[in-house]
Amino acid sequence: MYQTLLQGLKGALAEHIREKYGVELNVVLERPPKLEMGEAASPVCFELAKRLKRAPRHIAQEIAASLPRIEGIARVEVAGGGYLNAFFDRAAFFAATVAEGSGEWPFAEGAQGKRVAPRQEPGQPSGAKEEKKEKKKKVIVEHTSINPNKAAHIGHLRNAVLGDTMVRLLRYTNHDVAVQNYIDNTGVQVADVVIAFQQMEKKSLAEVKALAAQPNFDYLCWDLYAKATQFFEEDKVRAGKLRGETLKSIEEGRGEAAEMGAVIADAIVSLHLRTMARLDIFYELLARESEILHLHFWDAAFEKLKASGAIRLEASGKNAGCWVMPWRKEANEVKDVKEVKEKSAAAAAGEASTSGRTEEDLDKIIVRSNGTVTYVGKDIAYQLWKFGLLGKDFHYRRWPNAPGAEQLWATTTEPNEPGAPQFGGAEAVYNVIDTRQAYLQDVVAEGLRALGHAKEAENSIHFDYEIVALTPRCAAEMGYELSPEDAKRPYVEVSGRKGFGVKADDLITRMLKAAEKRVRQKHPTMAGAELQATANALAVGALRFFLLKVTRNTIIAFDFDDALSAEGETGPYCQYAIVRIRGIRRKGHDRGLEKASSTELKSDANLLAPESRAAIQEILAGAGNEDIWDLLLHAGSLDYAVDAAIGAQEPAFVTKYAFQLAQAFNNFYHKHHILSEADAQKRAFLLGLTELVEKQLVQALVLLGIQAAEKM
RNA sequence: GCGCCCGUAGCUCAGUUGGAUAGAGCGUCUGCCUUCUAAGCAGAGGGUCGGGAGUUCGACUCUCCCCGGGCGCGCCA
Repeated sequence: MYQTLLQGLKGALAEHIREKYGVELNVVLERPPKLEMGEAASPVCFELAKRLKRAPRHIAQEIAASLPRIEGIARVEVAGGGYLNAFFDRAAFFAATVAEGSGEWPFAEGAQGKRVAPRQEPGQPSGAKEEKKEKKKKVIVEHTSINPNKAAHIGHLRNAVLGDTMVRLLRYTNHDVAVQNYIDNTGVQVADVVIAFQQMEKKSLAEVKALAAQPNFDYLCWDLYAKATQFFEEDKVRAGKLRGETLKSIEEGRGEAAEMGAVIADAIVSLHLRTMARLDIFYELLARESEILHLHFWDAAFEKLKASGAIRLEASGKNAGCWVMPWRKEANEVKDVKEVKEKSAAAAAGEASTSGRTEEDLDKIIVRSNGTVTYVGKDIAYQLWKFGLLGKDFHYRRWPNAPGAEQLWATTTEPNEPGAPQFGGAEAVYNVIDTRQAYLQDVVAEGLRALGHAKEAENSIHFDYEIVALTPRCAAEMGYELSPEDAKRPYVEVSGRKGFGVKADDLITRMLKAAEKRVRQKHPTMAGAELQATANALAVGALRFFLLKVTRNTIIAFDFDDALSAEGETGPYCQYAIVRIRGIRRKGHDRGLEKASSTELKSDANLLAPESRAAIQEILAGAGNEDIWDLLLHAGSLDYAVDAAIGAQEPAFVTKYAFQLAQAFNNFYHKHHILSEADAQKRAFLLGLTELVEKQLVQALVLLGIQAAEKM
């Protein structure tokens, strides 16, 4: 509701200024530092003062006096040197937030039931009422995309949790989202494990099949892959030869190496799915590289790239025989190219420029001189498919035994299975990939642009994030030996190759145990399914919140103590506020107090009736009740937090919101005893407010993929 | 060498397009459980926002320079 009011205020101010002064400007709004300064403020008069060459305060006074009434805003005052401070109609804010989504503005004067800017559909799990909405924007979110040759580690969890949360946010804001998980089942990483089984472990295909059926196969491969890395470093020539042969077999899908690779990749993918399901993360499509190869996606893309002149065959120079894409991204990059050209010219003229890169270095090789395509080339083909621009499609089959209620599909070269949905053809694509791949993602977008797909290049969103590393203390705790240099650094990067890192399942299990222990202590009688469900909600809540509360470009230096914490700015803190609310509801219900369930609140004529307005207003404006209004204001600001999160592509804004709402509630909880409130009307209102807080906080947590608990 | 990111309280981090007195959590210290669950609340202490110049009515935020740290730049993926 807060966002709705801001938009109304912003529009009204802009229009008023245009009419009164003939000035068109962007009205900036901010949250005042203190509640007594109102709920929204604008420094727009400072900007206006510059244009009109008049004192900002005088302009502010003029505007405050002449501004027409704005829906939901009680008054606008002048403050400081020329701020315009808006004060909300508090009772109306309560009613409007409760009624949010219905499109009705309660208490509207003059215009009965006038529609306010309707909020998008609340995030119902199944499309409850979608017919009245405008067409949803179709987007693809690709996340997780772990190489299927070892167990998932904590860095993969950050990827999946970020991606999954973005999916939830996009669905909540009326997007048609397809979640895809890219499986590089024919790459060197799988090949390496195949080689390790064959050469180092001397395992037959049948033996590997047996191992792959075991539940700890991903852990086994984790260790094996680390050993393989060492094995390859011992003899680079041997490594190159083995890799070449094995990779060729796997890519062509022929021979025992190919079959073993498929067994390994499929088994590991299933284990990854199981791991992610523990955190309520699911997918709709597994897009596999084997199909990109066998359905000749690259060939189609290659033809387009050649035909459009986006890539060219180099006849001479260091890239002779390669197809390269010239690097010429947008105007702001041209400067760099120019600089490089100048340097290049200087070098040619014999001037001292020993290490300057030449123009040639900016070109990106797409096809090697031996005719094989690079990773980026395949990625361009895949990205074209995502936008429906390739002119080819995968075939689809059901993925067997996938966790979760929804059907999971995988690509195949076989004919479509009946019931296969349409994938691809999105308007926007989010690729959740860590920030180290920024350059390659730029090349992919540049490829689309070079093909004349400027809009799709623009809508190719590299949803980047910083890595998860381990603190040296954590590394030591896990028994890893660090070099003296590493031990001094603030963090050490995890590495699947080296087998260095915290495995996802280990971490989840450890958090589950910690949560269970805590719940047992507080509720000795709780057992069975209830205990498991509670511990699970708390563990997942702690972990997801931990990974989401920092902004994307912050490196997480992982430490068990931080992750396991359940105090302060954590998931369990937010969950605890809900538990308290539910405790009040239960007890209130037992005592037969009115409005003790959220289902009653919404349809309750009492609190939302016009005759309740004065009483509610009195409570919200009453001396000593600032914290009540503060709580309500927070409760009504979910839309604002979500819009900011979507706009900045920053899920951390939602964790911040959830924490602040929980904090406002805890503050309120200690000052106001609800069930013993003597004034029946006030008690009813406080109960109503509490239920509203619960609804908003639960919704915020749903967006974060965190479940609320009944007790903890 | 070129490019990108980071530097805010003892520690870990917020600070949305430039806006009012720079915030939170953890840790430290002091209080608060016979009243809706103390995984909580209240209070105290803690800052040259890496340094310097500039733009602006106004800079943690924008520009330039410098210092310190990380990452990327391959006919690997």
